[in-house]
Amino acid sequence: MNIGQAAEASGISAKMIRYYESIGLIEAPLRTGSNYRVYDADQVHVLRFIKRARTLGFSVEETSRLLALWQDKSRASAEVKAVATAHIAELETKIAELQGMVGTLKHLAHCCGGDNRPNCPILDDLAGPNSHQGH
Amino acid sequence: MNIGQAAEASGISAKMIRYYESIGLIEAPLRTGSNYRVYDADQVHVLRFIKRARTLGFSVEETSRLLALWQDKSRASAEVKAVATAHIAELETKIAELQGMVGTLKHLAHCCGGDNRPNCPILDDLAGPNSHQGH
DNA sequence: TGTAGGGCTTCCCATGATGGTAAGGTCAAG
DNA sequence: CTTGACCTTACCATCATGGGAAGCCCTACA
Repeated sequence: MNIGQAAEASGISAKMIRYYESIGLIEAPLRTGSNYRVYDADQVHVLRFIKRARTLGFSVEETSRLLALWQDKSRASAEVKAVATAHIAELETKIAELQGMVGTLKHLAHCCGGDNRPNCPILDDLAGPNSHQGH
Repeated sequence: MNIGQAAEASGISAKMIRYYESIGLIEAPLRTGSNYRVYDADQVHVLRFIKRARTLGFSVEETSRLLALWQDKSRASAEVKAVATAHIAELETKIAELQGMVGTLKHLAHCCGGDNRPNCPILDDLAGPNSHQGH
């Protein structure tokens, strides 16, 4: 299996597969005589694991930890759960931030006429309390 | 006002103020004889506008558009509202993505014993349907 | 047998927004 | 006149990804 086929099978671009190899996330595969990377089913399986972890928002660093736990048959599931739980907390923090932004913006947009007149509460908010000038 | 004081007053680091200048988001301020940047109240006002926009999640690009609208006294509020509305949509898309991740992860974490045993539904999910090996 | 195309290789550059650091000039207070 | 805090530029790093160039390789087809 060439890198293109491994990319196809895993959903990770060839570019990123090479990158993951370069940073040590995955092991370097064997090469053909003409220096082409060759992947087998196990390696593609690892790639799909990575793809799934990335899709769930784990960073490459976190993915690396999960991969190590996956490959360590004697891990405690508590370790995995700890990584996942920490990640959930990060995501929820991020969501709360974004929701705060949306809340404010919706309020401002609601107050904005959205017509041909220049008067705009959105800009007034951005300009802050000393909203006297526009340069 | 030196850059440090402008940074203090605006909440934007001196580093970022120089960066914003380099990319043309803000105009280059006057310099003292010894080449120090000098800011006046108007320029700090612009910086605070930028800070607020960034805090609400607008990209520098979007902020630039908002800034131009702010400084164009004859803009139509509809234009501003359009930028804001588009941004709200982006944020909501992002939130939905993250919530999808959280939903999946919470389910998996719930199913995971989190004990000393190796059996772990989280890893099973990441490994996908062909979850036969761990290398 | 030659060639055209597509795939592979490496290497470098870019993104977006920010932080860090180093080497050097400047200013104010003591 | 020195010390320390500030300023200047220039470069590098982040994180994960894409783009492109230059050159090699393989296959299919005429």
